[in-house]
Amino acid sequence: MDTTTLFTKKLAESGYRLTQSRRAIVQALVACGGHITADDLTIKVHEMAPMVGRMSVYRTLELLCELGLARPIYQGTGAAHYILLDGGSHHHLICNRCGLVIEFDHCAADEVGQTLSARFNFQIQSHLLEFHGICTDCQTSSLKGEDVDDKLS
Amino acid sequence: MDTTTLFTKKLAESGYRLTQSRRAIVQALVACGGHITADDLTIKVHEMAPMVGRMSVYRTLELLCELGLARPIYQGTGAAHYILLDGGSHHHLICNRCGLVIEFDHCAADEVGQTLSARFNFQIQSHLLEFHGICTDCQTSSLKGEDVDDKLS
DNA sequence: CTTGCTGCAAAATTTTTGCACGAAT
DNA sequence: ATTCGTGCAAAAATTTTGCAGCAAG
Repeated sequence: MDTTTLFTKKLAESGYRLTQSRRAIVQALVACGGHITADDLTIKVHEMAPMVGRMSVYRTLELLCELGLARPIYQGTGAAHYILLDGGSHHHLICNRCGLVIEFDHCAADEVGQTLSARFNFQIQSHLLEFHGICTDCQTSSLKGEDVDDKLS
Repeated sequence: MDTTTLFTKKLAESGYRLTQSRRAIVQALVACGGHITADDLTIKVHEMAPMVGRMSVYRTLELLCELGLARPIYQGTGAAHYILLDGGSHHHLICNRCGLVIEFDHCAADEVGQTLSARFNFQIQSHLLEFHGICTDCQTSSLKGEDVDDKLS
C-alpha cells in the first residue's frame, strides 16, 4: 500500500471524511516527500486542484499531525516545515550555520520508545531524532554568520 | 559553572560581544528553563531589564541556535518555542492530541551520533529526540479533536 | 438528511527589515 | 576609534477566526 493510500485510510479509520480537498493535499504532500511549508504546499496542491483553499491545507496538515502522520518543524525561517512520519520515524542532521538538512536511516530509538511507552503509559505513534551541529562545508568556510541559504534541502 | 555563565562564555569565544541585552536575555531564558515563545521571553526579559527590545530577543535566540545552545520547535501553536540544549541534548514525549510535553532523560542516541559524525563529517553539537503519540489522558477521554490546551507544559 | 468540511475574506499574530544611535572591544 | 549591536517603527509574512454554502456519509 502506498503512502497516500495509507494516509487516506487512516483518516477514514479515525472518523474523518475523505473529501476531494484532503485527497489532493495528502497526495501533493506525499508526492513532494514532505519538508515543505504550508504555503508552498498550497501552491503545489493548486497545480493539480486549483479550487482547494489555503485554509484546507492548514487544517489538513494539523489533522495529519494529530494522527501522527506528519510533524511541523521549525528551521528558523519564519514558517514551519512539515515532514512526513510515514514509516513511523524521521531522522535529521541539521547544520546550525547554513540550515542544511541531511536525512539518515539508522536509528536506535525504537527500544528507548518501548521503555518510555511503558513508563508513562504513552501510546507512541512516531518519533523524530535530530542531530544539530556544523556541516562539512561550514566547517571549512568557518566564517561566523556566513549563511548559505541555497543549500537548504 | 552554571548555564548562564556557560552561554555567555560561548558567545565570547565565538567572537560575539557580551552586551547588557544579551546577558539579560540569556539569563531570562535559562531562568525559565526554555520552552518559551520569543514574545513570552521578551515579556520575561522586560521584568528584569525593561529597556531591551523585542528585536534583540529574536536575534539573540537565533544566535543561540547557531551556537547549538538552543533550538526552535513548533508545536502547531502559531509561534515557535525555544528549548535549551544546554547539556547537549533534549528529549520529549509530545501528545499529538492535546500538546502535552513530557521531558525525559534516558537516551541512547549518543553512540548513533558518533557514527553519523564520522560518516558525514558532521560536527555534532547537540541533539533532539521526540516521541509523538497519545498521552494517558487523551487515551482515556479519546474524543476526536478534543484539545486540552491548559495542559501545555 | 445531517453533520462535518470547505473556501473566502478579514483580523490577529508573529517575524523580518532599515536605519541612526549607543556600546563593547 | 571602529565595528558590532540595539531599538524603534513600519512592513511583510504567516496563521487563525467567522460564517454561509456544499458535500460526504
